[in-house]
Amino acid sequence: MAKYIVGSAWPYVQTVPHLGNMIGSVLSADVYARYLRLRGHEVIFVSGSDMHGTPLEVEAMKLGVDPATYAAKMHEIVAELFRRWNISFDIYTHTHSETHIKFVQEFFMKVYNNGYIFTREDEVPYCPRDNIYLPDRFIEGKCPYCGYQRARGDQCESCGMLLDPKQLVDTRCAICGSRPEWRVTKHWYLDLKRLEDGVRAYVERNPYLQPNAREMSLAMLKEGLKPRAVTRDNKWGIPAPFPGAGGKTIYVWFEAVLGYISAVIEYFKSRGQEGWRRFWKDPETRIIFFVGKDNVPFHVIILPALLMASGEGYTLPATTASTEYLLYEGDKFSKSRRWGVWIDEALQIMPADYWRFILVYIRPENRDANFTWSTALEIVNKVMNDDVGNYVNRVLSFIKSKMGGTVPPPGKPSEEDGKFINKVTELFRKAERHYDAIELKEALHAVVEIAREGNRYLNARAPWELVRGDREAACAVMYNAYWSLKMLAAGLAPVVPESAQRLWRMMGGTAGLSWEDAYRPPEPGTPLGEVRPLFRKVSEAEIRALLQRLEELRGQRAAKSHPWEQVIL
RNA sequence: AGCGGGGUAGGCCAGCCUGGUAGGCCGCGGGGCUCAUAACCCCGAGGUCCCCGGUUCAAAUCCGGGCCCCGCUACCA
Repeated sequence: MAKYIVGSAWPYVQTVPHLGNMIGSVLSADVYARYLRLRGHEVIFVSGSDMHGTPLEVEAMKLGVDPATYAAKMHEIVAELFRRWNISFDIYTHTHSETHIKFVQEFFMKVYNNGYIFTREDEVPYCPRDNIYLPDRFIEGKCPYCGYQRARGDQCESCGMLLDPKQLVDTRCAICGSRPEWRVTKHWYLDLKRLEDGVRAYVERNPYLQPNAREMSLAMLKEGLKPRAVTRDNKWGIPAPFPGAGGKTIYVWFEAVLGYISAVIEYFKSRGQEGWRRFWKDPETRIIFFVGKDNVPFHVIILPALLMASGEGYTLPATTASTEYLLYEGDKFSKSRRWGVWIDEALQIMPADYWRFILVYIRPENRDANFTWSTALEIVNKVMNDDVGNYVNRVLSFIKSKMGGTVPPPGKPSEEDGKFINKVTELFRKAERHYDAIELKEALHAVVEIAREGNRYLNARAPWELVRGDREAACAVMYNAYWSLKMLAAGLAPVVPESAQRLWRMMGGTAGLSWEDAYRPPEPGTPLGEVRPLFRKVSEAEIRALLQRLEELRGQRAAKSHPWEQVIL
């Protein structure tokens, strides 16, 4: 048994997350956390809403509401949606919590006192009408390369060139369109250069980092780490604690990642102890983050750098499990183009377990994956329902109707029966290896193979014939088949927790399901529970109707002025 | 531009690290079974493994070059 901190990237709650956000961080982390608990490890699974920063501030300003109100409302909604998706957070907090703010300020003072912070003056665009400093994305103008009129300060969407906002011609504030002025402002920088050796050693010596995270990070290290501004001139954020930094806030990225620590502290507050040290200060603790590939630098470079700079002896993260992107019908998810499905809408269409199964089944582990309705239906109907659900039903209803509804004795197993158990055990072990390696998609595929193997086994052994002549042989087959369901239930539990629990009850399981127990032979005589189909099919016509209703709901919600009223609960 | 990932049957994907008769699922054609949710199982058709060159007895796999797709590039969070 080991100690784990599982963290999923903190969702920015300006909007509700979409399916791609879900599989990239929160859902993947949940599956892994559930797996670890099933194995009997001590796990704290943490995340929270990322609340600060200019985009949210601007959005709130447009609506004429206080950013704190906006963020708090969205936080509640997102937290509720995660509950409905059965995300098993031990704590889901947010970055505007007292604990977090205090922790971040103290943390940065340590970094400051250790000499890793220096100041520099920058010239940045400022909109006098909105009374706000403009991040690169919030300044528009003519692209100096292609002449595109609506190029943004970070990149021209037309020609793809990366830009510095100073290069733009005829600049405008993206919020109100007025002309920004350039103001000189002082900022506090993290001296990443001085932390580079430590970070490089961390990345190079880390055996657990996944290839895409490692490559991206090494590429950055090769170029050399550049100092990064820790402060911003935003109003909506955590006040920078540095001497003379009145009016400045900490850049969201530098504080949100510290949430992994502050959330654990907060978790232990209600448990009345300094227990958080047992996790964050113990080098044996395995700390694992789940992020989309865009998030790699902050978790693999910045956070470890900050932890080192603090000099507080925090345990460095074991690995960051990053995914590629999920596309929706071949294109990137886009809120503005209404392209995709958001996690509130999804639950109007299918139960959480169905979505969880689909998303893990296509999890973008090696390359971008594509969500399409036709594959989604195929996975639900052919894989989850026919292969898995129907296999379960074949076994359990046979035992119900032909064997008195209790787990039969092992009978007299033939060579073929022994081979079957070896085969499914091997598949279960394969699933275990993949779960251990955080290859969740591969793990689920191996679990599905157990059901496929079971279906082949039943067809080959035909217990419905054996039961008429050789009852002992029939018992052996069904005993083995039942055993395979134990592995199936355990293997499925991290992905479809509700369904696995239901399966376990149908099997007559009383004590909690555990991973190790699946390797052990079943107890003959165990009475089955009530047997009902585990899953059901979803027809194309049904989906079409649901999508149409969703369109109507979207239309109604779009008329509402506040984003939290647009969420479909 | 730099960096990363990818290009394998009509569709989706595994195999590539550790060369050796090209695999799985869906779809299609045929058959079987009746325990099961019109489910399940078997057989079959279908491939220039992106292109060119090299190494090798042997290349989807290793090396070099090229083409195409996707993503990232640190002020989007």
